[in-house]
Amino acid sequence: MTAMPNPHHDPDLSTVWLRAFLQVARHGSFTVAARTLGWTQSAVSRQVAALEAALADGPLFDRLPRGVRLTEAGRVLVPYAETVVEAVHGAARRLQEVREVAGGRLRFGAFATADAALVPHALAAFRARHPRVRLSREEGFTPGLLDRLSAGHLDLAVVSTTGGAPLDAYELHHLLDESLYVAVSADHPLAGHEGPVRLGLLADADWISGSPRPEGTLLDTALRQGFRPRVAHVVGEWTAKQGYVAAGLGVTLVPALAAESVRPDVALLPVLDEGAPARAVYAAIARGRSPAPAAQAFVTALREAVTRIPACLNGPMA
Amino acid sequence: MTAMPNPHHDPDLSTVWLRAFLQVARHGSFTVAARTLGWTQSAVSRQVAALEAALADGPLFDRLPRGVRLTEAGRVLVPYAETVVEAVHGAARRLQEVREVAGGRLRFGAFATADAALVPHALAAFRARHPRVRLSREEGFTPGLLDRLSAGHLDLAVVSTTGGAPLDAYELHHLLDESLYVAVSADHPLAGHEGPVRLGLLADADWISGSPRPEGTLLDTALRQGFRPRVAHVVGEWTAKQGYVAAGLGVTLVPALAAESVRPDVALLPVLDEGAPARAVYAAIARGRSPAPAAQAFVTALREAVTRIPACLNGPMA
DNA sequence: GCCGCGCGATGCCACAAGCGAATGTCTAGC
DNA sequence: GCTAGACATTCGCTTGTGGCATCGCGCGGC
Repeated sequence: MTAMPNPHHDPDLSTVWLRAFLQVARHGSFTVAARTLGWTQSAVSRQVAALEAALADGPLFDRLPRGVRLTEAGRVLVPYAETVVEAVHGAARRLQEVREVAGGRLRFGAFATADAALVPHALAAFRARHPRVRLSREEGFTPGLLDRLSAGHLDLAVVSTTGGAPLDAYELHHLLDESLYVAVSADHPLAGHEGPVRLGLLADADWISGSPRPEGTLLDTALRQGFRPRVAHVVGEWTAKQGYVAAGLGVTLVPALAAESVRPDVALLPVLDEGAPARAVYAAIARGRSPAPAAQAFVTALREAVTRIPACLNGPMA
Repeated sequence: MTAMPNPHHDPDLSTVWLRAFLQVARHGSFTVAARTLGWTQSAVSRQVAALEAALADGPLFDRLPRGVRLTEAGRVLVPYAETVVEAVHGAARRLQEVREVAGGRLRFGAFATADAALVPHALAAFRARHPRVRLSREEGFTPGLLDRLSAGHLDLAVVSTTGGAPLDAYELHHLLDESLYVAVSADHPLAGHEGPVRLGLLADADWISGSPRPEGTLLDTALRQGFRPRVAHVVGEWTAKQGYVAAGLGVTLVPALAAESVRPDVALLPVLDEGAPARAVYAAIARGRSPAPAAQAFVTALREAVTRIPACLNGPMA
């Protein structure tokens, strides 16, 4: 058994060598190849020599008096070299596309009421601007969305401060501060009320909420205004909630983003915010992780969408 | 219009960078990847950094507290990097095969009588020994074969000295010196002659030849022996020639390589060679051109085949 | 038949890239 | 707060790489 000269390790070589090799193969001349590549003839000579030493262990060209011609080994190598050069070129092109948001993918999530008005506008603008980005969408509540963001299953999430989850682990882009409305049935005593109402006026009302406890929901606002609302009905779905309100079974809070889609037999009264605005809406990106370029573009689209939605406070908060 | 940072030139990069990148992507760790590659961690760090600078213009990995994770750009790059690495590996393997005559191709040609006995033996041995070489065969006359050799359409040709073509432009491997027979009909007066005959005895016979003029054919021998044979019939095909001879229409010269396949009603008389042997048979390879490795192996097979053919002079000529 | 010309190889030099080893920085976990 | 793990960075040195000039070698013109 003789010692193997090339112990099954892939040789390492520069793509420059392969490009030089292909040009020489095409033109049949080191000198011409050098001109097309913008190098000197000696450089090409050495590059081919390097390739012959590293990969072929023998000549790839026959050096003839006028120019060169491929050997058998060279002829075998050509398609492989082309594969490599084309793969590198293709990779560069695809990465360029990703940088220019003309490719790649964006996985984002949003909470339900953001999906009602904000996300569709942003989505339409984004698709128009970056048609080649593959989009995938999820719906969920803020805590769950943030978890999926941390786990790397999402690139971006539209979340709100409601829920009190710690947001400092994320890169937040403030979108808007959402004002609140209180929804009452059209024949409720306050239905014709002019101007913002204090929630305290409804301290004795029956409340309809998505959760039996007000903490961590929109009803946090009521707690901050000094009373503990009595939750008479637990209803999750917004359409169902409207039904309860219209039937006079109680009142409920409506975020501004959902205000556009209210049925006519329900009246919306703006809530007087005495402290901080009810809740802020953010686009969140996992901090420290380099953002998908499409995520930055999507934040821009969300920002623009905000300006097209009435009934929102575009807060000055940083 | 901003200046383009990457003006459509393919970046040049080392395959080492891509291998490092793939190992890091697989293991999610620079350190582990470095161990599997047999380098230090700093080397891998810089290789990935080089790739990021050359190709991606941005990070390919998110550097997390524990290990790393692919970015969007990195995820896009993986299949391209795999393509490149596999192409390089495949090229190395195929070139190795060519070196070991376990692949590639061999295009050879031979003159017709060599195809009768010599080539089939060599071919069988070669195929058994190098089954993965793709073979292509041509038949022709020596001058035509040499032309195709020069033009690069053949890798090897089995040729003879007959025809007087200049052979010094080729790398010649002497195979054998062929003795000649004269074929006469079984009832010819010389049919029972003992020992070699002088061609002069047949100076007045009708000759059968492949060409109306004796120059450049086997009948050159007659010219050297001092008479000009009268060509009565021009017959190219060897089987047809035998028919003419058997019918008593004339005599003809038979090279030793064709002696085995003579019909019983034709008698073969060895020709007394007074000068140089009748003709030499060579394996010819274009000089200066690096031979297909398979060509060298085929020469060996031809040499071995010679030893299995009787009725030939294995000449001592260099 | 001699000389010039074209083409590839090579020696030389300067410069940049890449390596290993050691050190720095950041984070998680105890 | 301290340690351990993981990646980045720095330093000195080696190696590789390109440009320039030159050499060797066929071929073709005169």
